[in-house]
Amino acid sequence: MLAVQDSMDVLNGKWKIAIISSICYYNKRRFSDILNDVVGISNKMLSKELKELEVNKLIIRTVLATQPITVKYELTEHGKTLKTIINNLTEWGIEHRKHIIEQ
Amino acid sequence: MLAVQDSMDVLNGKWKIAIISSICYYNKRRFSDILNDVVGISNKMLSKELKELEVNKLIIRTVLATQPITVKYELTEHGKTLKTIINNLTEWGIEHRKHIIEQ
DNA sequence: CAGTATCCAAAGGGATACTG
DNA sequence: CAGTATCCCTTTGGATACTG
Repeated sequence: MLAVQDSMDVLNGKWKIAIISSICYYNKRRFSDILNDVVGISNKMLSKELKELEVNKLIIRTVLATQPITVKYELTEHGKTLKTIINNLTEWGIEHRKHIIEQ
Repeated sequence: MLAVQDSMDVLNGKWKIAIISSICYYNKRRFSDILNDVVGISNKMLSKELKELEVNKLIIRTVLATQPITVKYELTEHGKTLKTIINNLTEWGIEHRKHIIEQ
């Protein structure tokens, strides 16, 4: 019961899954790349969400010594285990949409 | 991608899963019962969340001709398919907690 | 580039009281 | 009992500007 809420807390909000999907799809991704991938998100929100994902050890943040500096985000091994969850939720979402449309 | 968000929208918020779990556990459940089961929820919130779940065809609302009237909530067949999702999320939540605690 | 800081409007949601 | 209505504080998050 608590555990479900833990999961939901981690994935909660409007952007988390889109961000994870972006990083996941490209393997590694920079801040401004994700900002472009996730349509509608502001830099403030992206910054906040990335921090939360990092605290939850789903992603790793690495500062690269470029000029100007760039930052690379990757999924951790633990973060990658979310793939299954996301697939489950995707399948259920598709079924759900059918049920709603069929009224 | 959209489908994941559909699922998340349906399960989103602080209370949905707790409410579903309450109804699921008892099979059928009245408004005031759920109000007691879900610690901390207000009647306003419960009312709102139940409406959303009903619109999404996860639960069925039935008014009983008692005096005073009571209302029974049950999971639809479609609502019951959430069990798998919830179990997945639970398992992942447990694993996740381990990862966080181990730091 | 990768953020942080500030301002501010809108939404969320608790507490309480009320209704059929 | 099963909600609705109202008040009102808190949180959210967009827009914009700024910094190392």
